[in-house]
Amino acid sequence: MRSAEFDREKVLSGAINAFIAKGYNKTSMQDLKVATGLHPGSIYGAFKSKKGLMLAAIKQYETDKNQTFKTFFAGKTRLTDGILEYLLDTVKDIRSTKPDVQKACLIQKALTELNDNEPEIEAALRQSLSGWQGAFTDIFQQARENGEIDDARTLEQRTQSLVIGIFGLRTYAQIQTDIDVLNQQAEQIFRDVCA
Amino acid sequence: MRSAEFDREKVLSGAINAFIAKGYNKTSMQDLKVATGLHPGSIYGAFKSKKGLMLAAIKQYETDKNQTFKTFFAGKTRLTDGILEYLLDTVKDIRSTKPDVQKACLIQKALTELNDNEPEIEAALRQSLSGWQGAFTDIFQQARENGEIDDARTLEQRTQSLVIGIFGLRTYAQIQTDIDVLNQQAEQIFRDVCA
DNA sequence: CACTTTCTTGAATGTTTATTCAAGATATAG
DNA sequence: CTATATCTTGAATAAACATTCAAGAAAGTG
Repeated sequence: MRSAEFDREKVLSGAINAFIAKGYNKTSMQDLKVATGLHPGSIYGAFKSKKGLMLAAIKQYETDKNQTFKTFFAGKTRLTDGILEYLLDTVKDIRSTKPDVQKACLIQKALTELNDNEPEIEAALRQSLSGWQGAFTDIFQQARENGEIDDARTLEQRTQSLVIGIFGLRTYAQIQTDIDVLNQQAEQIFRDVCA
Repeated sequence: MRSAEFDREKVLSGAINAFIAKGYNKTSMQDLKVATGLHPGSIYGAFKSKKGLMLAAIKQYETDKNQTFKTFFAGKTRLTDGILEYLLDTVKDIRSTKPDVQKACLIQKALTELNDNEPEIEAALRQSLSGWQGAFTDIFQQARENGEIDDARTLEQRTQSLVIGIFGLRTYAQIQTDIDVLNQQAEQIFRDVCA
């Protein structure tokens, strides 16, 4: 018996970056070899296939994002402050330091790219997004209890509006290079969602 | 001398559908042969390359969309009514008759899919979106003159919010199958944009 | 120190890809 | 009707692709 040599987290982190940069279909095994440091045989041994690696990458991405999600709301008296921070951080994430290198969201990118015929990946994305939405709904629930928002719209409606806003913001960022505009629009989404 | 036999509009219409269904990268020449009815040689003769066909498809798509855009606002006394109609029609377009076949927007799909290294396509998408935004700004301008909206936000800000909303709505529709939810959110976007 | 099990390596495999091209077909011009 | 220019056809091509596999390496077990 022998255990794997590679660091699973680092491998998946590399795979995530590759899949985000080129998209699932355009990311070749050659790209993944470079991004993960693993030879084809090892990738197939550990993840079964390219699709298997993608599924593992999605799961890892979900775990990572859930982790950072908590930091935006931990110990906050006003939950809505966390939502604004979350939106502004999304903009910062999209346009991090380097102006030409823009980061996308693995889930959103895969969701837009995927046609049918990839039901397993679609299911993984669905589940990931479902968890994300549930987390937002919990936040809105607490905000409601705090009296930060009213009952004019349901918690689910607010969550949907927020998710739609974030999706739209990320897509819009692909053509809008002015970070001030993006921040302004992030704030507008915040106002609309929490009004 | 001899002129081309094929109907350019029909060929491009088929190409557009193929590119929307599978995305630019995943659409093979085989797919395009079926979708356009043209043999590889003819495609290369007429459009130079797969990329050339994509560029022609984008241009055609832009023209088509500009045409239908006008119909939403032609002869309207309240321009904002047209905006709501436009949003609701977007939802109808996404979830047309067949429940599993969902139509996306060629521009948005390509925009999300493309990495760098396709500057010509990116430029075409930019231009197309720029025209779309300009058209919306013109509508908001008229709506402002009609007193339908106030000066709390600039015309450009409202346009950006609307485009972000539509992008978000289309992305969200990939997981949200409930058309009532989508219509509800479309109306919410309308309220937020025109408030 | 073997023995066995599992991992790693990287070349081999067969498929699919975008693109080219030569041969045949057809429209227009003279 | 002839000539020619251009289009259509579909097989040929070379590159890229995901996947497999046999051989070598190394860890755990007794």
